[in-house]
Amino acid sequence: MSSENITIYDIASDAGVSIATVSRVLRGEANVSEATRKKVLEVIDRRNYRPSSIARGMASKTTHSLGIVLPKLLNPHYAMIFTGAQEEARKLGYTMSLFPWSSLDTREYNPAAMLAERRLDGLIVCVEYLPHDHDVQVLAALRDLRQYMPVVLIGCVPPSYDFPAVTNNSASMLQAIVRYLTELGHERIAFIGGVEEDNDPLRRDVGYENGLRDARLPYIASYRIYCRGTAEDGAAALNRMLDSLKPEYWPTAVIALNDLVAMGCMAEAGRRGIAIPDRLSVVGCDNLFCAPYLTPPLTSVNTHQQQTGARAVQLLISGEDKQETAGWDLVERASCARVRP
Amino acid sequence: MSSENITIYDIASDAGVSIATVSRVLRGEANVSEATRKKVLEVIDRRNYRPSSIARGMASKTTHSLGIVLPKLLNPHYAMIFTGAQEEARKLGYTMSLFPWSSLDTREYNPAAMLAERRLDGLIVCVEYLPHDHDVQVLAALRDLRQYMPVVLIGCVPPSYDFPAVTNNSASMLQAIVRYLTELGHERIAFIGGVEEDNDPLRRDVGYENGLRDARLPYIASYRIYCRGTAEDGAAALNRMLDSLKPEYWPTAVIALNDLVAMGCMAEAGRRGIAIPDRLSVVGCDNLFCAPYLTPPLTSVNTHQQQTGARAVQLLISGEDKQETAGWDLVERASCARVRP
DNA sequence: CTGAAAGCGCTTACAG
DNA sequence: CTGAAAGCGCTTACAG
Repeated sequence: MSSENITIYDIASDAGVSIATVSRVLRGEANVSEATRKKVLEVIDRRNYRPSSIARGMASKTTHSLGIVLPKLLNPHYAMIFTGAQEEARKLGYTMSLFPWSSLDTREYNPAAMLAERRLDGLIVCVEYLPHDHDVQVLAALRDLRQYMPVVLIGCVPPSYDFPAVTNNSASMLQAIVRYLTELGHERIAFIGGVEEDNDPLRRDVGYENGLRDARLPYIASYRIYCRGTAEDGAAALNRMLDSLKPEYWPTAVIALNDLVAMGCMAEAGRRGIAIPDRLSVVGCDNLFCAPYLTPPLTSVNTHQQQTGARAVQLLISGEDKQETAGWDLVERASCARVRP
Repeated sequence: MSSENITIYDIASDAGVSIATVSRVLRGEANVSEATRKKVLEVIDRRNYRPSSIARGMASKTTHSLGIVLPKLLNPHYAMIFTGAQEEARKLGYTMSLFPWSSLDTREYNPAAMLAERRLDGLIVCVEYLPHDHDVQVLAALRDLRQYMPVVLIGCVPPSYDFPAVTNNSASMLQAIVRYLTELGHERIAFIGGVEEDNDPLRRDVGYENGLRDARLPYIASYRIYCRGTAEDGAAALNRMLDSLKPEYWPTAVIALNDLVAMGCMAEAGRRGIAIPDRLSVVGCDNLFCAPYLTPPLTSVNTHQQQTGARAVQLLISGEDKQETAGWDLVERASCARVRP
């Protein structure tokens, strides 16, 4: 389609001025006479001219475009983060491009290179907990990237990462969820999902254990199942747990890594005829759009994803080098009930 | 963070060659002696050099980056399209950036400009049906964009749009859904969601009406409610419809614009104590990840979003100027049943 | 196989 | 208020 692209030279010659002058009106500078500004704008409009942002980037060394790398967009959780970031970016005059996490996956060839080559004005990276060996490689990739553009992190960011960040305090969240359940009388509380992580004080397992300790409940390893964050994995995990235990030891409540895992657990409970919440309470995390539409509606944690994304953009633009903690709140619905005597 | 950026000149002087030679090894050209190639690569590696894609774009007039504009990412339907497009793009060596639909919304100031300025190698635009007046403005924006880069369309593309496209044949889809329901004995079939569109032969309403005609059923205007594509809107629409009708005229089946609307309808039915599927069959569209986890699991149409996204990328890259139709298939679950006598 | 030079389309001091 | 000129960091003929 694109015929010969028209350039600032075309506009300048048509308007009978220099390209410097065209550039000035393009950038809305004040020191241009009203008459020439008008003439230039008229030519721009007539020829439907759009300055090339890439030439602009070349000359001014700034592109007004940010990037965000997200693990997987198919979980709406990440779509919410993206939306929040993107809207804030637009407000500040930037565009936001999305890159898949695999861009950072150092198990592939030279992964961060593509990102580094793009000379973005800044990059947000949403990190999840990773197995430790992989983790160190990702950290290396992040440091590499940082030579080329400011980077701010989002999500489960270990304190050992010296990056500005908006981090989840997953520990306090889990601890609060356990408290919520123990106040409903639950004593056998399972926790499903996630990876077996290293020694981060903010990670979920710490909160889970603290919550149990607060209520003077034993930590029962059989109630802690690690799995990936999909519904299928959640269902399989609960299935495994229940199969491995005599029914009188079955948990009366399960905390799921996220709403997808919670959905899987609910489905598995349904298959087994275990009524929710009568015989099993379930709490999810992320408060996905579908949580209110499940049966029963799912109690979940709103992790303020859009706000988190927006805040990360602000840190990126302002250049503040600080780590903030994202807020969250428990959204009570019908999937949890007082434990039956 | 970014200190002085290192350039091709640094590498050239370090390696004792010209920048042309560095450029050659960078682009993997064959005509470089093994010795100099090795030396250059060694310097590149040591200095951790990454060529600027924007300088590259400037010089070569190609950026290897594509864009896609999507109405709203919060509906996972669009996340699936994006994922399909993005993965295909990566396979072909391109990156894919996401832009919000509002970039094209001509009710805002000079909307497509930002897109045009980016000189992408190509753009995919996912269009939905729009009220007619707005529609003509979008078409104008698309034509404008096309001066700057190839554009392919996805979604509900009216044939009057002379763009390469992967379009939904929504008419045949709706017609098939109506047939499916009439074969289950349904005669009072409602259709909820969407906008009152103009005269596109592929639009859903045409299929709905054809389906009714095939079964020699009357078109009952009270069964056709227009609304936006959210769960809330779906619930409100069904609520309005039922309120407006004596119960003996209530539909026995409802076709929803998409799964979100279907979820809203299911929730509204639940509030009214209308059992699904015993007293109301529901079919959705898009086959979202949560469809199998609703109660009952929702019958929906798989619209092959990832494939559609991937195919659009192929059309973009190959430059083929053709309109293709996206495939789809009905995924039967438990939300539809034979009508009760 | 290698290098010197022009050029991509802008912005940005610097003069005037 | 306006213009001439250099420069951003690459690629691409063109010579050799």
